[in-house]
Amino acid sequence: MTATRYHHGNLREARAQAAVEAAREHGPDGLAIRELARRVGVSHNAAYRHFADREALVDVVAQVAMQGLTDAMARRQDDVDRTAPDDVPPSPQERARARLRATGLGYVDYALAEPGLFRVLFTAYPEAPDATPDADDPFGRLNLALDEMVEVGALDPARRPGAEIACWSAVHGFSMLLLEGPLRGLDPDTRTACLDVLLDTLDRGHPAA
Amino acid sequence: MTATRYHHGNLREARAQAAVEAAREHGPDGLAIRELARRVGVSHNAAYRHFADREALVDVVAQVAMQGLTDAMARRQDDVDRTAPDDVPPSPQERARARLRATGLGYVDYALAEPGLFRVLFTAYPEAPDATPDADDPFGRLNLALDEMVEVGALDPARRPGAEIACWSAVHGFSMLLLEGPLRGLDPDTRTACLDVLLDTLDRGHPAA
DNA sequence: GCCCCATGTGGACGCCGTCAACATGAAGGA
DNA sequence: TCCTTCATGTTGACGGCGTCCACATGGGGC
Repeated sequence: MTATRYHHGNLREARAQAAVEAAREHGPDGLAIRELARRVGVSHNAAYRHFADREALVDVVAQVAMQGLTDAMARRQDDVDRTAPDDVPPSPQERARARLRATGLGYVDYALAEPGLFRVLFTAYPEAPDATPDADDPFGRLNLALDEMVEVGALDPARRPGAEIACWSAVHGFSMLLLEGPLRGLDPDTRTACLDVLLDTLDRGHPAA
Repeated sequence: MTATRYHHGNLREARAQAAVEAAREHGPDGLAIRELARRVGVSHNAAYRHFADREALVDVVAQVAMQGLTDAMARRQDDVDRTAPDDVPPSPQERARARLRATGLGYVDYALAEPGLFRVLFTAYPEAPDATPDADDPFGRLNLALDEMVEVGALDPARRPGAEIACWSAVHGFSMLLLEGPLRGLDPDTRTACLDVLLDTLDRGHPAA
């Protein structure tokens, strides 16, 4: 896999990289085969040696985005333990709640930091989220966080099924409304305030007066 | 505004109707100016007498979808009072909670019943949801429902700000994950079960064991 | 040193949105 | 009644897109 092999260098790599860059800038619309060919300095159609069709190209970018999303969530989750004071360790329940909240924060973090990649991801998200929680998958991380909630007694096991979809829906909806929905243009301060309310609501529901 | 006036009948109307039909079947991708021209039996470019560009056409369909969404929410809300037993009227708190839940149910109802129109709506949703709650607007109906929650003491007024965005995010995210996200293919039973969990979570939060 | 086949090229087709120039005919005033 | 005007519809063109095809090229294995 040395560089500049073949006729034109290892094009697949260059092409994928250019695709990620374009998607980062212009979202799904930036993923045009011909435009990318131009950007890499190769003729259109060359892409078809490496990608079956446009969809395959999108899938490659989506995989990158998926990893980025996972990382963003992991970063926030790790923050929970890192920023906890050593002398007064939080209770397991507090920690579990904090980690669940961090999961959501990381999700929205990524959506806002990489709107283009985030939007590409959700035009090509693989259908069946694997049932086995996997820390290297956004949905898996969420499931692990919820399992922890149950383990430490912060969540009634009877209400565990479906909780992952509820949480995912909430942060995903918030992200979509912000990115390409009616909440675009919401200023950053209001944004974080609303996210706080959202995560609180998931945690405590609508508290009566 | 008689029918078949002008050269070709009142084309604007026919065109808009065809657009709605196409969007209903194929979502935003169905809204192609040329394709619609063919469908109406008129030459391409005729559209430009009535719509500035493709975006204007999308806006027309989005308005129809907006009305449909409002109606779906209203229907579910009206069901609350209609199905309540006359002899044992629910408490005001119960009624408010039920109406808020109905608001969410109606939202998802419409997303599932008219996926094409729903998706078009959210490629052209007007930016600033008006601050004044209006019963003829989806966001307004949600706000009214939440205001009722506060009035009857079912929601702490201090937690009212942002609640509308939390609720909207949740049902919107759920709809998007179902329509074009990783939850497409979820069978109807699991679907309604998950929606129940989602709405319960908004109401009561994550209850401890 | 030669041949094969992976890789890249150029052209074509049918879509799309959009602009400009032209055609048509209904409406309304002379 | 006729003639003009202007809204409405048509034809053609341009550039961009994804995709299929036939063809060119040259590096690596024999």
